[in-house]
Amino acid sequence: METPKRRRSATRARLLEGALGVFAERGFHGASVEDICERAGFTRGAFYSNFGSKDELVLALFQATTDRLLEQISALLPELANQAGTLLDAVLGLLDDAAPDQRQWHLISMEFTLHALRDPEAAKALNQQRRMFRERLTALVEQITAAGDLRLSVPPEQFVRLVIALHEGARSQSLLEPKEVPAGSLEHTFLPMVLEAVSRP
Amino acid sequence: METPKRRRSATRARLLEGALGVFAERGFHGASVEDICERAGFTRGAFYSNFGSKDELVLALFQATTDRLLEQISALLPELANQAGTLLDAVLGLLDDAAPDQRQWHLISMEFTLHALRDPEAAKALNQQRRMFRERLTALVEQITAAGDLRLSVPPEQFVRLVIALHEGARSQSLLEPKEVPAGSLEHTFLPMVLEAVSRP
DNA sequence: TGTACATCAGTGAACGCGCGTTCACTGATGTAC
DNA sequence: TGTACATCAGTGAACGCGCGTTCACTGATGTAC
Repeated sequence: METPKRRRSATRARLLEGALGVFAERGFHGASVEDICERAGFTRGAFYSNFGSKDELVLALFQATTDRLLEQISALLPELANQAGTLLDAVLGLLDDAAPDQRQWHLISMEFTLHALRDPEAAKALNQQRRMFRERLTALVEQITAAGDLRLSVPPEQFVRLVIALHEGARSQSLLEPKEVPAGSLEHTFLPMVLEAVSRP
Repeated sequence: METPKRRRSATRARLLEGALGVFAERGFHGASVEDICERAGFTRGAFYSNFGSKDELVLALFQATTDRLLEQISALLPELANQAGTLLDAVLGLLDDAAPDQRQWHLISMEFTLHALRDPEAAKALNQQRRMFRERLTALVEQITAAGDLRLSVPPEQFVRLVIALHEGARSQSLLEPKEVPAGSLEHTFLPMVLEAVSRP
Protein backbone atom coordinates (compact mmCIF):
# COMPACT_ATOMS: atom_id res chain seq x y z
CA MET A 1 0.00 0.00 0.00
CA GLU A 2 1.51 3.27 -1.15
CA THR A 3 0.54 5.58 1.68
CA PRO A 4 2.03 9.12 1.49
CA LYS A 5 4.27 8.60 4.49
CA ARG A 6 5.75 5.46 3.00
CA ARG A 7 6.26 7.27 -0.26
CA ARG A 8 7.93 10.20 1.47
CA SER A 9 10.33 8.08 3.42
CA ALA A 10 11.12 6.08 0.29
CA THR A 11 11.98 9.35 -1.45
CA ARG A 12 14.18 10.34 1.44
CA ALA A 13 15.92 6.98 1.32
CA ARG A 14 16.53 7.23 -2.41
CA LEU A 15 17.96 10.71 -2.02
CA LEU A 16 20.30 9.50 0.73
CA GLU A 17 21.37 6.58 -1.37
CA GLY A 18 21.99 8.84 -4.34
CA ALA A 19 23.97 11.22 -2.16
CA LEU A 20 26.16 8.39 -0.89
CA GLY A 21 27.11 7.41 -4.42
CA VAL A 22 27.67 10.92 -5.72
CA PHE A 23 29.62 12.01 -2.64
CA ALA A 24 31.89 9.02 -2.97
CA GLU A 25 32.55 9.84 -6.60
CA ARG A 26 32.98 13.59 -6.43
CA GLY A 27 33.22 14.58 -2.77
CA PHE A 28 30.85 16.72 -0.72
CA HIS A 29 31.71 19.97 -2.46
CA GLY A 30 32.10 18.45 -5.89
CA ALA A 31 28.64 16.90 -5.77
CA SER A 32 25.83 19.35 -6.50
CA VAL A 33 22.33 19.02 -5.12
CA GLU A 34 21.21 18.59 -8.72
CA ASP A 35 23.63 15.66 -9.20
CA ILE A 36 22.15 13.95 -6.18
CA CYS A 37 18.56 14.53 -7.27
CA GLU A 38 19.27 13.37 -10.79
CA ARG A 39 20.83 10.15 -9.53
CA ALA A 40 17.84 9.56 -7.26
CA GLY A 41 15.35 10.40 -10.02
CA PHE A 42 13.85 13.54 -8.46
CA THR A 43 13.98 17.27 -8.91
CA ARG A 44 15.60 19.68 -6.52
CA GLY A 45 12.26 20.65 -5.04
CA ALA A 46 11.89 17.15 -3.67
CA PHE A 47 15.27 17.53 -2.05
CA TYR A 48 14.30 20.68 -0.18
CA SER A 49 11.00 19.14 0.76
CA ASN A 50 12.96 16.44 2.60
CA PHE A 51 16.08 18.23 3.82
CA GLY A 52 16.59 21.73 5.10
CA SER A 53 19.92 22.21 3.37
CA LYS A 54 22.84 20.41 1.85
CA ASP A 55 24.63 20.51 5.21
CA GLU A 56 21.67 18.88 6.89
CA LEU A 57 21.77 16.12 4.30
CA VAL A 58 25.43 15.46 5.02
CA LEU A 59 24.70 14.89 8.69
CA ALA A 60 21.63 12.78 7.96
CA LEU A 61 23.60 10.72 5.49
CA PHE A 62 26.37 10.13 7.98
CA GLN A 63 23.87 9.07 10.62
CA ALA A 64 22.06 6.75 8.23
CA THR A 65 25.27 5.15 7.01
CA THR A 66 26.49 4.79 10.57
CA ASP A 67 23.25 3.16 11.66
CA ARG A 68 23.44 0.68 8.84
CA LEU A 69 27.06 -0.10 9.59
CA LEU A 70 26.34 -0.75 13.25
CA GLU A 71 23.40 -2.96 12.34
CA GLN A 72 25.55 -5.00 10.01
CA ILE A 73 28.08 -5.38 12.75
CA SER A 74 25.45 -6.54 15.21
CA ALA A 75 24.32 -9.11 12.67
CA LEU A 76 27.87 -10.34 12.15
CA LEU A 77 28.90 -10.49 15.78
CA PRO A 78 27.42 -13.82 16.89
CA GLU A 79 28.62 -15.57 13.78
CA LEU A 80 32.16 -14.28 14.18
CA ALA A 81 32.30 -14.95 17.87
CA ASN A 82 31.19 -18.55 17.53
CA GLN A 83 32.98 -19.73 14.46
CA ALA A 84 36.16 -21.62 15.01
CA GLY A 85 39.07 -19.28 14.56
CA THR A 86 41.35 -16.92 16.32
CA LEU A 87 40.64 -13.57 17.91
CA LEU A 88 42.37 -11.79 15.07
CA ASP A 89 40.42 -13.61 12.38
CA ALA A 90 37.22 -12.46 14.03
CA VAL A 91 38.28 -8.86 14.53
CA LEU A 92 39.82 -8.42 11.10
CA GLY A 93 36.89 -10.24 9.56
CA LEU A 94 34.56 -7.77 11.18
CA LEU A 95 36.50 -4.80 9.84
CA ASP A 96 36.51 -6.27 6.35
CA ASP A 97 32.90 -7.36 6.24
CA ALA A 98 31.37 -4.37 7.99
CA ALA A 99 31.70 -2.07 5.00
CA PRO A 100 30.99 -3.90 1.75
CA ASP A 101 32.58 -1.23 -0.42
CA GLN A 102 35.83 -0.40 1.33
CA ARG A 103 36.79 2.35 -1.07
CA GLN A 104 33.47 4.15 -0.93
CA TRP A 105 33.29 3.94 2.83
CA HIS A 106 36.86 5.09 3.25
CA LEU A 107 36.26 8.14 1.07
CA ILE A 108 33.05 9.16 2.85
CA SER A 109 34.52 8.46 6.23
CA MET A 110 37.72 10.38 5.53
CA GLU A 111 35.83 13.34 4.22
CA PHE A 112 33.52 13.40 7.20
CA THR A 113 36.50 13.16 9.53
CA LEU A 114 38.06 16.13 7.79
CA HIS A 115 34.80 17.99 8.19
CA ALA A 116 34.63 17.03 11.87
CA LEU A 117 38.14 18.33 12.53
CA ARG A 118 36.83 21.81 11.69
CA ASP A 119 33.22 21.60 12.87
CA PRO A 120 32.55 20.77 16.54
CA GLU A 121 29.01 19.55 15.91
CA ALA A 122 30.19 17.11 13.29
CA ALA A 123 32.99 16.08 15.61
CA LYS A 124 30.46 15.22 18.28
CA ALA A 125 28.48 13.03 15.90
CA LEU A 126 31.60 11.37 14.57
CA ASN A 127 33.08 10.66 17.98
CA GLN A 128 29.82 9.17 19.13
CA GLN A 129 29.75 6.87 16.12
CA ARG A 130 33.36 5.87 16.60
CA ARG A 131 32.77 5.18 20.26
CA MET A 132 29.88 2.83 19.49
CA PHE A 133 31.98 1.14 16.86
CA ARG A 134 34.82 0.61 19.32
CA GLU A 135 32.40 -0.71 21.92
CA ARG A 136 31.12 -3.34 19.50
CA LEU A 137 34.64 -4.41 18.70
CA THR A 138 35.64 -4.41 22.35
CA ALA A 139 32.69 -6.61 23.21
CA LEU A 140 33.77 -9.03 20.52
CA VAL A 141 37.31 -9.09 21.84
CA GLU A 142 36.18 -9.66 25.40
CA GLN A 143 33.81 -12.40 24.37
CA ILE A 144 36.48 -14.29 22.47
CA THR A 145 39.23 -13.84 25.02
CA ALA A 146 36.86 -15.10 27.70
CA ALA A 147 35.81 -18.14 25.64
CA GLY A 148 39.28 -19.34 24.81
CA ASP A 149 41.32 -18.88 27.95
CA LEU A 150 43.26 -15.99 26.59
CA ARG A 151 44.11 -12.97 28.71
CA LEU A 152 45.34 -9.61 27.51
CA SER A 153 47.93 -7.62 29.39
CA VAL A 154 46.50 -4.39 27.99
CA PRO A 155 42.91 -3.16 28.34
CA PRO A 156 40.82 -4.45 25.43
CA GLU A 157 39.79 -0.87 24.57
CA GLN A 158 43.42 -0.03 24.02
CA PHE A 159 43.93 -3.07 21.85
CA VAL A 160 40.87 -2.12 19.80
CA ARG A 161 42.19 1.40 19.30
CA LEU A 162 45.41 -0.07 17.99
CA VAL A 163 43.61 -2.33 15.55
CA ILE A 164 41.48 0.53 14.26
CA ALA A 165 44.41 2.92 13.90
CA LEU A 166 46.46 0.36 12.05
CA HIS A 167 43.51 -0.64 9.88
CA GLU A 168 42.71 2.93 8.86
CA GLY A 169 46.32 3.81 8.17
CA ALA A 170 46.85 0.63 6.21
CA ARG A 171 43.70 1.19 4.19
CA SER A 172 45.00 4.54 2.98
CA GLN A 173 48.14 2.83 1.75
CA SER A 174 46.16 0.03 0.12
CA LEU A 175 43.93 2.45 -1.75
CA LEU A 176 46.85 4.57 -2.92
CA GLU A 177 49.06 1.61 -3.89
CA PRO A 178 46.88 -1.48 -4.30
CA LYS A 179 49.70 -3.54 -5.76
CA GLU A 180 52.37 -2.68 -3.21
CA VAL A 181 50.06 -3.02 -0.21
CA PRO A 182 47.30 -5.61 -0.69
CA ALA A 183 44.33 -4.92 1.55
CA GLY A 184 44.90 -6.36 5.01
CA SER A 185 48.53 -7.25 4.49
CA LEU A 186 49.98 -4.96 7.14
CA GLU A 187 47.38 -6.04 9.67
CA HIS A 188 47.97 -9.72 9.02
CA THR A 189 51.71 -9.33 9.20
CA PHE A 190 52.03 -7.36 12.39
CA LEU A 191 48.96 -7.83 14.56
CA PRO A 192 49.82 -11.44 15.42
CA MET A 193 53.08 -10.19 16.90
CA VAL A 194 51.25 -7.68 19.08
CA LEU A 195 48.73 -10.24 20.16
CA GLU A 196 51.52 -12.62 21.08
CA ALA A 197 53.11 -9.89 23.15
CA VAL A 198 49.99 -8.80 25.01
CA SER A 199 48.52 -12.23 25.71
CA ARG A 200 49.53 -14.29 28.73
CA PRO A 201 47.92 -17.71 28.81
CA MET B 1 68.52 44.37 -4.05
CA GLU B 2 64.89 44.18 -5.03
CA THR B 3 65.14 42.89 -8.57
CA PRO B 4 61.82 42.02 -10.29
CA LYS B 5 62.51 38.31 -10.30
CA ARG B 6 63.20 38.29 -6.58
CA ARG B 7 60.06 40.30 -5.98
CA ARG B 8 58.01 37.93 -8.10
CA SER B 9 59.22 34.82 -6.36
CA ALA B 10 58.65 36.49 -2.99
CA THR B 11 55.06 37.17 -4.03
CA ARG B 12 54.66 33.59 -5.09
CA ALA B 13 56.05 32.40 -1.78
CA ARG B 14 53.72 34.64 0.20
CA LEU B 15 50.73 33.41 -1.79
CA LEU B 16 51.72 29.80 -1.13
CA GLU B 17 52.17 30.52 2.54
CA GLY B 18 48.79 32.23 2.70
CA ALA B 19 47.19 29.32 0.88
CA LEU B 20 48.66 26.85 3.36
CA GLY B 21 47.09 28.67 6.28
CA VAL B 22 43.72 29.27 4.67
CA PHE B 23 43.46 25.73 3.33
CA ALA B 24 44.20 24.32 6.77
CA GLU B 25 41.48 26.47 8.29
CA ARG B 26 38.73 26.10 5.72
CA GLY B 27 39.73 23.33 3.34
CA PHE B 28 40.47 23.57 -0.38
CA HIS B 29 36.91 24.26 -1.42
CA GLY B 30 36.07 26.42 1.55
CA ALA B 31 39.01 28.72 0.89
CA SER B 32 38.42 31.24 -1.89
CA VAL B 33 41.15 32.71 -4.05
CA GLU B 34 40.24 36.06 -2.52
CA ASP B 35 40.80 34.66 1.00
CA ILE B 36 44.25 33.52 0.01
CA CYS B 37 45.17 36.81 -1.63
CA GLU B 38 43.89 38.82 1.30
CA ARG B 39 45.94 36.78 3.75
CA ALA B 40 49.02 37.25 1.57
CA GLY B 41 48.36 40.96 1.10
CA PHE B 42 47.71 40.93 -2.64
CA THR B 43 44.81 41.23 -5.04
CA ARG B 44 43.47 38.42 -7.16
CA GLY B 45 45.26 39.72 -10.22
CA ALA B 46 48.58 38.93 -8.56
CA PHE B 47 47.34 35.43 -7.99
CA TYR B 48 46.58 34.80 -11.65
CA SER B 49 49.83 36.42 -12.63
CA ASN B 50 51.62 33.70 -10.63
CA PHE B 51 49.34 30.67 -10.99
CA GLY B 52 47.26 29.45 -13.89
CA SER B 53 44.34 28.36 -11.74
CA LYS B 54 43.34 27.38 -8.27
CA ASP B 55 44.00 23.73 -9.10
CA GLU B 56 47.50 24.56 -10.23
CA LEU B 57 48.09 26.31 -6.92
CA VAL B 58 47.00 23.22 -5.01
CA LEU B 59 49.58 21.10 -6.76
CA ALA B 60 52.30 23.74 -6.40
CA LEU B 61 51.50 24.09 -2.73
CA PHE B 62 51.69 20.36 -2.19
CA GLN B 63 55.03 20.20 -3.96
CA ALA B 64 56.42 23.13 -2.01
CA THR B 65 55.27 21.73 1.32
CA THR B 66 56.62 18.32 0.42
CA ASP B 67 59.98 19.76 -0.55
CA ARG B 68 60.24 21.60 2.73
CA LEU B 69 59.25 18.53 4.68
CA LEU B 70 61.88 16.40 2.98
CA GLU B 71 64.50 19.06 3.58
CA GLN B 72 63.67 19.19 7.26
CA ILE B 73 63.97 15.44 7.41
CA SER B 74 67.33 15.48 5.73
CA ALA B 75 68.47 18.03 8.28
CA LEU B 76 67.21 15.90 11.16
CA LEU B 77 68.54 12.57 9.98
CA PRO B 78 72.19 12.75 11.09
CA GLU B 79 71.23 14.11 14.49
CA LEU B 80 68.67 11.38 15.08
CA ALA B 81 70.88 8.61 13.82
CA ASN B 82 73.80 9.56 16.02
CA GLN B 83 72.19 10.51 19.26
CA ALA B 84 72.09 7.87 21.92
CA GLY B 85 68.72 6.17 21.88
CA THR B 86 66.76 3.34 20.44
CA LEU B 87 65.57 2.77 16.92
CA LEU B 88 62.02 3.65 17.89
CA ASP B 89 63.00 6.91 19.55
CA ALA B 90 64.68 7.98 16.36
CA VAL B 91 61.88 6.93 14.04
CA LEU B 92 59.09 8.34 16.16
CA GLY B 93 61.12 11.45 16.82
CA LEU B 94 61.42 11.96 13.10
CA LEU B 95 57.69 11.63 12.58
CA ASP B 96 56.98 14.11 15.34
CA ASP B 97 59.60 16.68 14.44
CA ALA B 98 59.18 16.55 10.68
CA ALA B 99 55.94 18.51 10.67
CA PRO B 100 55.99 21.31 13.23
CA ASP B 101 52.22 21.81 13.19
CA GLN B 102 50.80 18.29 13.31
CA ARG B 103 47.20 19.39 13.00
CA GLN B 104 47.75 21.64 10.01
CA TRP B 105 49.85 19.09 8.23
CA HIS B 106 47.39 16.31 8.94
CA LEU B 107 44.50 18.36 7.52
CA ILE B 108 46.34 19.33 4.36
CA SER B 109 47.72 15.87 3.89
CA MET B 110 44.37 14.16 4.44
CA GLU B 111 42.65 16.48 2.03
CA PHE B 112 45.27 15.97 -0.62
CA THR B 113 45.03 12.22 -0.15
CA LEU B 114 41.29 12.42 -0.65
CA HIS B 115 41.89 14.44 -3.77
CA ALA B 116 44.45 11.92 -4.99
CA LEU B 117 42.04 9.02 -4.54
CA ARG B 118 39.88 10.60 -7.25
CA ASP B 119 42.49 12.27 -9.46
CA PRO B 120 45.20 10.09 -11.02
CA GLU B 121 47.61 12.98 -11.57
CA ALA B 122 47.41 14.01 -7.93
CA ALA B 123 47.80 10.36 -6.97
CA LYS B 124 51.03 10.20 -8.91
CA ALA B 125 52.44 13.25 -7.14
CA LEU B 126 51.31 12.00 -3.76
CA ASN B 127 52.70 8.50 -4.21
CA GLN B 128 56.00 9.92 -5.31
CA GLN B 129 56.17 12.10 -2.20
CA ARG B 130 55.22 9.21 0.04
CA ARG B 131 57.80 6.99 -1.56
CA MET B 132 60.56 9.51 -0.92
CA PHE B 133 59.36 9.90 2.63
CA ARG B 134 59.45 6.15 3.17
CA GLU B 135 62.90 5.94 1.65
CA ARG B 136 64.23 8.51 4.10
CA LEU B 137 62.73 6.59 6.99
CA THR B 138 64.00 3.29 5.67
CA ALA B 139 67.49 4.68 5.39
CA LEU B 140 67.30 5.82 8.99
CA VAL B 141 66.13 2.39 10.11
CA GLU B 142 68.87 0.63 8.20
CA GLN B 143 71.52 2.96 9.51
CA ILE B 144 70.50 2.41 13.12
CA THR B 145 70.00 -1.33 12.88
CA ALA B 146 73.43 -1.61 11.31
CA ALA B 147 75.07 0.53 13.97
CA GLY B 148 73.70 -1.32 16.96
CA ASP B 149 73.85 -4.99 16.09
CA LEU B 150 70.16 -5.31 15.64
CA ARG B 151 68.65 -7.36 12.83
CA LEU B 152 65.08 -7.29 11.61
CA SER B 153 63.25 -10.41 10.50
CA VAL B 154 61.05 -8.33 8.17
CA PRO B 155 62.26 -6.06 5.38
CA PRO B 156 62.85 -2.54 6.72
CA GLU B 157 60.45 -1.14 4.07
CA GLN B 158 57.70 -3.24 5.53
CA PHE B 159 58.48 -2.11 9.03
CA VAL B 160 58.42 1.52 7.87
CA ARG B 161 55.04 1.01 6.24
CA LEU B 162 53.74 -0.33 9.52
CA VAL B 163 55.05 2.63 11.47
CA ILE B 164 53.54 5.10 9.01
CA ALA B 165 50.17 3.37 8.92
CA LEU B 166 49.97 3.21 12.68
CA HIS B 167 51.15 6.79 13.02
CA GLU B 168 48.57 8.14 10.58
CA GLY B 169 45.73 6.16 12.06
CA ALA B 170 46.73 7.13 15.58
CA ARG B 171 47.00 10.78 14.63
CA SER B 172 43.39 10.79 13.47
CA GLN B 173 42.34 9.46 16.84
CA SER B 174 44.53 11.95 18.70
CA LEU B 175 43.11 14.90 16.79
CA LEU B 176 39.52 13.75 17.28
CA GLU B 177 39.96 12.85 20.98
CA PRO B 178 43.05 14.59 22.33
CA LYS B 179 42.29 13.63 25.91
CA GLU B 180 41.55 9.97 25.33
CA VAL B 181 44.46 9.42 22.95
CA PRO B 182 47.47 11.63 23.69
CA ALA B 183 49.65 12.11 20.62
CA GLY B 184 52.04 9.20 20.23
CA SER B 185 50.50 7.02 22.91
CA LEU B 186 49.45 4.15 20.64
CA GLU B 187 52.80 4.14 18.89
CA HIS B 188 54.73 4.12 22.15
CA THR B 189 52.58 1.39 23.61
CA PHE B 190 52.61 -1.08 20.78
CA LEU B 191 55.58 -0.50 18.53
CA PRO B 192 58.08 -1.80 21.11
CA MET B 193 56.20 -5.11 21.06
CA VAL B 194 56.50 -5.34 17.30
CA LEU B 195 60.13 -4.39 17.35
CA GLU B 196 60.77 -7.04 19.97
CA ALA B 197 59.03 -9.59 17.76
CA VAL B 198 60.83 -8.72 14.54
CA SER B 199 64.33 -8.27 15.93
CA ARG B 200 66.70 -11.17 16.40
CA PRO B 201 69.96 -10.22 18.04
C1' DT C 1 -21.06 5.05 -3.53
C1' DG C 2 -20.24 9.44 -5.34
C1' DT C 3 -18.97 14.32 -4.91
C1' DA C 4 -16.49 18.30 -3.04
C1' DC C 5 -12.81 19.81 -0.59
C1' DA C 6 -8.19 19.43 1.95
C1' DT C 7 -3.61 17.93 2.19
C1' DC C 8 0.84 17.66 0.79
C1' DA C 9 4.80 15.29 -1.86
C1' DG C 10 7.05 16.57 -5.58
C1' DT C 11 7.62 19.95 -9.89
C1' DG C 12 10.28 23.22 -12.29
C1' DA C 13 11.18 27.94 -13.18
C1' DA C 14 13.46 31.81 -11.21
C1' DC C 15 16.53 34.18 -8.05
C1' DG C 16 20.74 35.78 -6.43
C1' DC C 17 25.11 35.34 -4.64
C1' DG C 18 29.75 33.78 -4.35
C1' DC C 19 33.59 32.80 -6.63
C1' DG C 20 36.95 31.61 -10.32
C1' DT C 21 38.74 33.90 -14.09
C1' DT C 22 39.74 37.78 -17.42
C1' DC C 23 41.61 42.01 -18.95
C1' DA C 24 42.61 46.82 -19.74
C1' DC C 25 45.37 49.58 -17.13
C1' DT C 26 49.12 51.60 -13.74
C1' DG C 27 53.38 52.66 -12.14
C1' DA C 28 57.76 51.17 -10.77
C1' DT C 29 62.07 49.30 -12.52
C1' DG C 30 65.23 48.27 -16.32
C1' DT C 31 67.43 49.43 -20.85
C1' DA C 32 69.21 52.17 -24.87
C1' DC C 33 71.37 56.07 -26.48
C1' DT D 1 74.20 61.82 -16.52
C1' DG D 2 69.75 62.59 -18.39
C1' DT D 3 65.86 61.46 -21.41
C1' DA D 4 62.69 58.40 -23.88
C1' DC D 5 60.93 54.10 -24.28
C1' DA D 6 60.09 49.03 -22.94
C1' DT D 7 58.91 45.63 -19.72
C1' DC D 8 56.13 43.48 -16.63
C1' DA D 9 54.42 42.60 -11.65
C1' DG D 10 50.52 43.67 -9.58
C1' DT D 11 45.76 46.42 -9.57
C1' DG D 12 40.90 46.30 -9.41
C1' DA D 13 36.70 46.39 -11.91
C1' DA D 14 33.80 43.44 -14.54
C1' DC D 15 32.12 39.07 -16.30
C1' DG D 16 29.59 35.01 -16.18
C1' DC D 17 28.55 30.64 -14.64
C1' DG D 18 27.33 27.17 -11.37
C1' DC D 19 24.90 26.13 -7.67
C1' DG D 20 22.18 26.39 -3.32
C1' DT D 21 17.79 27.90 -2.19
C1' DT D 22 12.92 29.64 -2.81
C1' DC D 23 8.25 29.47 -4.16
C1' DA D 24 3.97 29.41 -6.67
C1' DC D 25 1.91 25.65 -8.59
C1' DT D 26 0.22 20.62 -9.86
C1' DG D 27 -1.88 16.48 -9.33
C1' DA D 28 -2.41 12.42 -6.78
C1' DT D 29 -4.19 10.62 -2.44
C1' DG D 30 -7.00 11.07 1.74
C1' DT D 31 -11.21 12.72 4.23
C1' DA D 32 -16.05 14.34 5.10
C1' DC D 33 -20.70 14.00 4.16
